[in-house]
Amino acid sequence: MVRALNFDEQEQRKKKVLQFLVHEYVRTGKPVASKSIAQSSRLGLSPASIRHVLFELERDEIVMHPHTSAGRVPTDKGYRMYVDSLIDLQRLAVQEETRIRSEYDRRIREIEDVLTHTSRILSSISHYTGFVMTPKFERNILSHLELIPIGERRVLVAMITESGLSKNFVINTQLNLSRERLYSIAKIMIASLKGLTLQEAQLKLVQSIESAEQEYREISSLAKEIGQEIRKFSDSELYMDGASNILSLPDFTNTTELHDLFRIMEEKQLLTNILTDEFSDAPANAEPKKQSKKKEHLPSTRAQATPHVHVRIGAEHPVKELQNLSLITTTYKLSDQTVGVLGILGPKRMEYSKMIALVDYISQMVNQFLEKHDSK
Amino acid sequence: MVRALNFDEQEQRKKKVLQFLVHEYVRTGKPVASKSIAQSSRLGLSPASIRHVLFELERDEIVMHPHTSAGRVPTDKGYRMYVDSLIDLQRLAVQEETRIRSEYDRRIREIEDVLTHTSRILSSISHYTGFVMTPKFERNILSHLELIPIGERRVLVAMITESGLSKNFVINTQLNLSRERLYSIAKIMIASLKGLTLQEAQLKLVQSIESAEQEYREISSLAKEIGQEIRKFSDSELYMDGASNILSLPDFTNTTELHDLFRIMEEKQLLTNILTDEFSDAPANAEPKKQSKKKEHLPSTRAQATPHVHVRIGAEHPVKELQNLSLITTTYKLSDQTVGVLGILGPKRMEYSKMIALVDYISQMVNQFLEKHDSK
DNA sequence: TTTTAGCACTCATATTAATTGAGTGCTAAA
DNA sequence: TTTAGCACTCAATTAATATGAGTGCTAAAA
Repeated sequence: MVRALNFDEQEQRKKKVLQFLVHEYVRTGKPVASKSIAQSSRLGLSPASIRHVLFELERDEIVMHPHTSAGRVPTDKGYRMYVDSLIDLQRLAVQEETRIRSEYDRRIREIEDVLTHTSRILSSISHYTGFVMTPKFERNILSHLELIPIGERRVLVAMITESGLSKNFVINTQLNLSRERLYSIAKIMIASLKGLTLQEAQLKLVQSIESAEQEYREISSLAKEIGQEIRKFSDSELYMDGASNILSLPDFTNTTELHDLFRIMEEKQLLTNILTDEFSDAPANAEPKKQSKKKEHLPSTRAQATPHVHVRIGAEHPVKELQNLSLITTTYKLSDQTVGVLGILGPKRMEYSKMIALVDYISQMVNQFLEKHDSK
Repeated sequence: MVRALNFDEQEQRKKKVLQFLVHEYVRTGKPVASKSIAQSSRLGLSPASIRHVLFELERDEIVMHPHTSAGRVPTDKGYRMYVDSLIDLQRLAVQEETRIRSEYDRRIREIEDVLTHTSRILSSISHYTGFVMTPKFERNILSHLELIPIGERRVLVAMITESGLSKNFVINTQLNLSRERLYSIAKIMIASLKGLTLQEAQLKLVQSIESAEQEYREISSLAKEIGQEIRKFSDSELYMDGASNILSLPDFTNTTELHDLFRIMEEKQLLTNILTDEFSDAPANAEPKKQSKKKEHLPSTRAQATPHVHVRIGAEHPVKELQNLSLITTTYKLSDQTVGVLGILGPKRMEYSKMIALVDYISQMVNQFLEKHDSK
């Protein structure tokens, strides 16, 4: 006769089974049988007992059956449970950390390179798709504005933000303005625009047209042109690398799935939108209220120990094309302000522990790098 | 008794058979049988006779057998023969021409947009991958140089080329230079650099360091920085669109092939090199000697009626990953100088006639567009 | 009450065999 | 030179069979 199990012990057992099952499935890619759990885990139970536990997990939709005579596979909900409370967070292998660190210390010199390199490193270590998104430029704060005549009726506009990014474009003007005149116009403009985000600046430029006084005709014409151009640059930039890694995954045999996937990678706009959502969910400066309001129907996306890393599993994100994938993201900062999102996109069946560690570590590196090169 | 065929008549018959075979194969994607050629072509011959002709074509490696009991399929050599002398060049459908033209007339406003839009149009009409490559920036001729102080020891360098492209970057300086000082330095620099290609300019900047006289210390330090930066921008830029179209092609079932292919698209550098080769083969200003020297082992790459469009079929290009694809390219010009390459990348089994027409037409559009917006 | 051994049942997967038919190559007659 | 006729080949399809991994259930053991 065996003493009765209390509720907690039952739950504990379920969790251990799930944990082992996820590990095993991630390792092998094949549905996991009761027998293999009984043998390899240290529960000291027979396959039949394990089957009983599995039955309950299946009833709760935490694992599933591909077909009658197959083992079990975790569902999205199962992965979620694993990530939320069963994962044993690990650090990256020392050699990997060293490798990454040396990339940032030695290879990357310029602030312009950090984005492309980061997505490359992410993809090369994860073997999935790595990406880095810069914030919408329009959220940046303007700090310099220069107008330089180049040739007939053409003016080069150079804008520099506080974070050190620069954007430039050429506009056509109606009048032929001298270098000196342009300089003083720029001075007037920057006086009223400095410290504004680009978005605000754009608004102001457009408004200034309407309230333009006679003497500022010239300025207003220029302002209009510049205001229009800013829109063009308002898109976020998305760097991606390793998209082809997805192709070699055994998880994707279905061709139409693949096609969907690549369409996404080409339509960067779509992924940008998705990431922008992650961005706005960033804990940094968001009031908790708004956040909980928006997300209340979604399960928690926080792993215990690394609160900054978001994990979205399969159908948890609403975009159809991503429902067989998992998205691991985090934000990065510049002088305490969140300025972008980075992460990886891979199959649901991935080593979450390692990938979370990777994304976390890389974001630290990026933060440090930006800190060091901050020009302010 | 039937009269003997002379040599010419035999050749003529071979060609007709090949032509029909290519059409049919491109249309259906299945190996073409002697019977279907006999029935549908207007040669009035029996399958047996056709088989005789096919036997000879096979001996010459113009067609091949996937296996004993299958019909024939053109080889690379067969496609080459078709493209060189059997193709009946057609124009695009009127509605397609109209659509394209209206894109260039209405949708594309800025010279910066023309490249992305062009690759998009190419891919959307061909259903393959469209691309546009800008020339190496370093070949461009410098026309303006501006140095603008932004913050402490940071200088924005703006370079404008004769073709109207602008490149900008920020450099760090040792000294704090005033706006006026920078302006006069820029004046000195541009005086000696104007009219040079960027490559030459870079060289000159580096040299000037060595010969630097005492009074020009400041300049030489700046020149060094600028010279180094120019290297970074010397890469050609490559715009690509529709890579995912390739996935939906029935021609690619093999996964490893696909993987290779996408690696190429990611490693833009590789494709850039390939296209740079096409670029340097451009007939525009190349002395015939050099060209024939380089290409003498390769078959002619000219279709009769559109001498500017290059066609590379399968193994004709040396890059392994492209050996199951065909590359159709042409160059585009600005004020009579070839400045870039554009085209499509698709399966060997494609409608060459239409694709050649497409690439040709698009390049005309681009030429016209650039002409119209030329600022010189 | 919990665990487990035992066994029947299911169903994906692999293997083998048999069939089909499209298309060829060859030959001999027209 | 052309073609009808025919044997032959071989990919592709279909069917039949076997295998076995893994489950669900039950009844006995702990």
